[in-house]
Amino acid sequence: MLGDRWSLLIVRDLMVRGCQTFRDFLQSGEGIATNILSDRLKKLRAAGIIVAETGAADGRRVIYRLTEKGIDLAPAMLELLIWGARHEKTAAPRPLIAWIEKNRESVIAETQRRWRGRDSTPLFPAFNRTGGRKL
Amino acid sequence: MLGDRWSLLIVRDLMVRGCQTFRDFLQSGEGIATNILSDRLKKLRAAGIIVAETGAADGRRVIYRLTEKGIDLAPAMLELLIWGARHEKTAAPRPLIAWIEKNRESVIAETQRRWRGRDSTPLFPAFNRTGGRKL
DNA sequence: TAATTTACTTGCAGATCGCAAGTGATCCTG
DNA sequence: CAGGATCACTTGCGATCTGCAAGTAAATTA
Repeated sequence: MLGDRWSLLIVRDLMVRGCQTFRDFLQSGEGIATNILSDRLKKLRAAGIIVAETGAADGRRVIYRLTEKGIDLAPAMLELLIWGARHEKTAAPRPLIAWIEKNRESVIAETQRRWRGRDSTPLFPAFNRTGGRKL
Repeated sequence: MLGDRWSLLIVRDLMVRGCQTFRDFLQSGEGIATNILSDRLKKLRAAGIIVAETGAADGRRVIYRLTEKGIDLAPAMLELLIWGARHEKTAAPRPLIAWIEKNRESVIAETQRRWRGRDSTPLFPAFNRTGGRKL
């Protein structure tokens, strides 16, 4: 299930980017197609990694959220993020990455705290090359 | 590059299963096709994650090995392994997983030590559902 | 009530996947 | 030394997936 680029990005964006809705993912700057996004969200739900809730304020909106199983991916996602920052071209600020490397457990704990508190404030800013520019 | 199921499996098998050759991967029990394996090995080389050396004892054989960049994936791979053992059906023995969870840093250090020493002894046995049965 | 927004679905061309058969280089055996 | 076996692939092709662009239905907004 996770050996799929788009699924990984969706989980990451839910976890650290503050994405919650279909539109949030579309506008994350990664260029995912609507049919693929829809398909992956469906599969991640079926795999029990995310849940979908209809927005209370707006019946059109679906709010996606990681499950317990999904948030358990935090350590792996963090390590992949660190690896990516070290080895791939990325806009991630060096001091931020250095800090994360030194404070792995704190970052994981904070990720889990925000998840439990339904706090969708991004843990990190969008720092992929195209991210954040289209807002 | 790693948002690809087969690439992840190749890196994992190099890292912890003692796989080194094309045939090792084919017989790992995952069912990868020869054209896909060839393609992924090529891409992982191009990405600088693995290197290929012609076998000294046998000119036909190619020995694959993780690079520095590749072995840096150990923490992420370990976390994914732990997550998979917790959340997916797996033949991994529970006590082994519990031990790994308690000794993450030791396991990572041992993985890196074996890599540096070109020691391809598997860190873990093949415990996916079909693994190890075809040998 | 019409326009807009949200989350999708659809059709289709191009790309990828995986099966089975095949190739060339190298090694082994009689 | 020739034939058979092994190793790492390549090829052709049908099936499946991807991504583009246009479209749909439900809900909201002006």
